Amino acid sequence: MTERLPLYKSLANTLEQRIYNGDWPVGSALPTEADLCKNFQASRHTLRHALQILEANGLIFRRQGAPTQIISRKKLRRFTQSFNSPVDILSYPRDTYRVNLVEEYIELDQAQSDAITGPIGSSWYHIGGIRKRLETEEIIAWSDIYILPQFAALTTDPEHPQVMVFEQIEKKYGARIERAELDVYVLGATPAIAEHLKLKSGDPCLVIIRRYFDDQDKLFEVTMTYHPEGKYVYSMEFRASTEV
Amino acid sequence: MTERLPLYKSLANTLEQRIYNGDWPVGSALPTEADLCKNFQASRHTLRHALQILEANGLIFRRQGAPTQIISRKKLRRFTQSFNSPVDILSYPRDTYRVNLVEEYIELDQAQSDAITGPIGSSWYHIGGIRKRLETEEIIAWSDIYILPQFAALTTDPEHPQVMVFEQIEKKYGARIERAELDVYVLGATPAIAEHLKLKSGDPCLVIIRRYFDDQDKLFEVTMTYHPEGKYVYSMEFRASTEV
DNA sequence: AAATATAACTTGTACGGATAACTTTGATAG
DNA sequence: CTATCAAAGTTATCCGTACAAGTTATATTT
Repeated sequence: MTERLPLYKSLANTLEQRIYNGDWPVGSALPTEADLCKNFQASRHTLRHALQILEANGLIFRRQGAPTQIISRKKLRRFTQSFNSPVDILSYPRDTYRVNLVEEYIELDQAQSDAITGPIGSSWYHIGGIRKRLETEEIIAWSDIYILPQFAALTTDPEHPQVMVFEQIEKKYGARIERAELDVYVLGATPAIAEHLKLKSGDPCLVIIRRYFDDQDKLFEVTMTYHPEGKYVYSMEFRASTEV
Repeated sequence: MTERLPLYKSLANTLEQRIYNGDWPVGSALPTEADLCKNFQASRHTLRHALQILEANGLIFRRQGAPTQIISRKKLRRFTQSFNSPVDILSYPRDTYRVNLVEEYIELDQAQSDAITGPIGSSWYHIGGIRKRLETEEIIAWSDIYILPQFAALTTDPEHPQVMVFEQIEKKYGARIERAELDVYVLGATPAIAEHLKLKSGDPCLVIIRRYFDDQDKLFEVTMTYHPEGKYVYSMEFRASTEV
């Protein structure tokens, strides 16, 4: 019944416990690898395997040449969504498609600036349209897509309406999503949007704003979508990540 | 300019490229570690370090005793939310507190069963109440919390209203969240909820359902919250996870 | 006193070897 | 044919060593 743990795991548990107890307080340095090896009668290799686990759990910070620092007393819990592509997390079901109704260059006004979190007056390319379900042709959302003007050319791509815009940007321009923000709230439909969604002005919509940042932390795409009440459930699943 | 890569990283890149090219098709087995060592003139240790990276990227699956399997041609992108506690991801801002107005044992009816995804007639302990902002006393939500009956005793904890229920369960009963589901949609307020939130019946609310599962994948808590329009924005941030 | 060079120290990379644990295959017995 | 056992093959763990690369403290120079 008592599962025998490999030495490196047992070592990781011991060190984790010692850190939790405060034997080595947060902010201080862990003893050197050589010292730990001597104290725990383990090879440097095994010890480093254990340290690797502590690092993955966010307890320590390691840097070549410098002593290992204690950065947390408690193991962090990491909840992940893992997929082959960010599409599944950050966008729409695959069984939908987009019909573009507006394409234009704009400069942000006050309201757009607030939502996009870009400076007032900055230039963006705006694509507005509706999103339909493939089989039923049911209208499920109005989308406003804002991209940097230099990416505007991608709308000439024949596959454009079937593919997520950020996928096209990743493919054609090499920019990759490093970070994404997601805001969800309820808002009444504007008259223009209400008309496209066949609602009355002011009818409640589920609004989802997605902001995509590249590896320079530069905002390069923002999408706002308006879903009529009852047409859409935004679902996610989180999992506690497994140890290394 | 050309940064010199350590051998294990360079090896990982090479193997990744070979897999992407289809040299070893998905579903087939990678050559043995011994063969790869010979072919790439690397020590077994270095090779395993490279394989570890491929495994973390979701390209291969390794199992003691069995050959390494190719499971994907493309590196998976993993977006994570990392915090010290699941609170920050899965719950409310810290500057709010809960006022319990209803506490009762219930058996699920049809509607509750749909939302909770538990069988009709199963027993749960139900806590209903409102959530207020600390300084302003503003009512920001109505919450229904459903927990397994064996956890009902935790409501006698004096700190109960200030602490998230699943935190109490984790602390007192040792159950840990292994998985969580999140659904977000718009729904009109029921008469009862409308009264508590000082709304008219049918006024739109942002509804957030959270379902918490333990390591046995057993559902042990469900919360449903109703936020009046404009009172609440549900925000998240995702980050592409760093390589091992 | 400040800047620079040196040395000591610490972690990162890489090699080699040995044994254990697990899986798969093939031989054997029923 | 099926079940059991043995052997071969493969990955996992663990040890040891050496050097490289980065950081920090010390000594030296200006």
